[in-house]
Amino acid sequence: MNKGWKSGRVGELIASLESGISVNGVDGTPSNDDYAVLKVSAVTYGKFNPQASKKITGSELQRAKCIPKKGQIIISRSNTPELVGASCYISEDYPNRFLPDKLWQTIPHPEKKVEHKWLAYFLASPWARFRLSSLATGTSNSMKNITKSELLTLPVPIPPFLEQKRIASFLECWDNAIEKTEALIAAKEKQFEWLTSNLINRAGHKRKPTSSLMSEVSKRNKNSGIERVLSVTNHSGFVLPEEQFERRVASENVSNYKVVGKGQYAYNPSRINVGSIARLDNWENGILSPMYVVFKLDTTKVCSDYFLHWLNSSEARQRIKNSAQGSVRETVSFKDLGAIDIPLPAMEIQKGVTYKLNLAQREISLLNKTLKQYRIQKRGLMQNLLTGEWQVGNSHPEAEEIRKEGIT
DNA sequence: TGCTTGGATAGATAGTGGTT
DNA sequence: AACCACTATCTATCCAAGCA
Repeated sequence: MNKGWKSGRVGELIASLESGISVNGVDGTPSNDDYAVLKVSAVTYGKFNPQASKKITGSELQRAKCIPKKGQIIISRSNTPELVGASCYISEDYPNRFLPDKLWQTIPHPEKKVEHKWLAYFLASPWARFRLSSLATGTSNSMKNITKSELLTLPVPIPPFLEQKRIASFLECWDNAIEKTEALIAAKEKQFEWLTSNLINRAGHKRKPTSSLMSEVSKRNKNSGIERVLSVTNHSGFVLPEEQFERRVASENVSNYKVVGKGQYAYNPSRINVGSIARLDNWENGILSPMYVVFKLDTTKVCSDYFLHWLNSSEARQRIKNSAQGSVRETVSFKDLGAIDIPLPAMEIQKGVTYKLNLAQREISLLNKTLKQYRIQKRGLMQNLLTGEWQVGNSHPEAEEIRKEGIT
């Protein structure tokens, strides 16, 4: 262990750990001025959301204690397996919020100097998270609990106060980089929507019903030659059901299933209103439940990528949704879909639009990759810094270099 | 004895899909 | 159109042990 570091327990670093009251609360989102008790969901790793709370009244308000205050850490003692032990640093006072009995707050020690930001990072570190989640009891797979004594006796390598501050500010830099990247991605996504809208939907192109571009493909899996059963989900398009579910959910006999080939589109008529429609890109072929509609495009009239961009635009999604609402079961038949019209300029223009949109999309996916890298690197950094394997300081060129990368 | 605390569990709600 | 299967999330609520 590094010079000046001591091994200790979480309990030594704080005066006490207190939990709030057991209440029922009132449904409905409280305003910032209402007295309210936090929901357990207000705390996730590193993030505090005071909006996640319920209004309280009368007798409950009188019993209420434990107000989140600046400099404290709030910890989840009873939660789902993923979130049990989750904690966050409180950076301002919340005078009209109270803790429920399922959350703890740390009361800082009056004499000992401890940087609570550092402690919060420690509690959120991969190591501490792992320890806490393995200490959690509870046989049900939906709710786990941590006891007070287990948290208080959790071992922690304690650096000197100054080092605590350095570690905290270093990791804060990293968090900033992550936040900035997230914000940038959000902005780029907004821009992408705007671009789609302006290049396709509001560009004044002549519109044509999509039925003039699409033709249904109803090839059946006659001799059961294809075994790859696929589903179309609203968030990831084509997926293998076994990745989504434990078991394969298809029927025994798949000879009546519909065959879909690469580049073709498919949707489930009763799920399309929530966005379950996609183009098959990742596999050569696959089979789908007979209820699906499979279609292909006439690529002499429309560029497939252009069509896909249009299909993913908020305007097209809305129109599909509207067309579903007319029917009793909220389904969209192939005929219904064909009745929607698409702005369709000449092929050259379609290609130009597609080029621009693909470029913008690639930029977003690159930023997402970067973000993912940042998160992985932050995990590693936490591990190394909080255990004292690396020291933060001017003396450490490697750490300094990484810090610079994190900022830019 | 009555209140607090830790822990287990049921159930509401929402969502993903499917078959017949 | 009716119905089924399964997962995930969240939290109300109950119960027993601990404590003053």
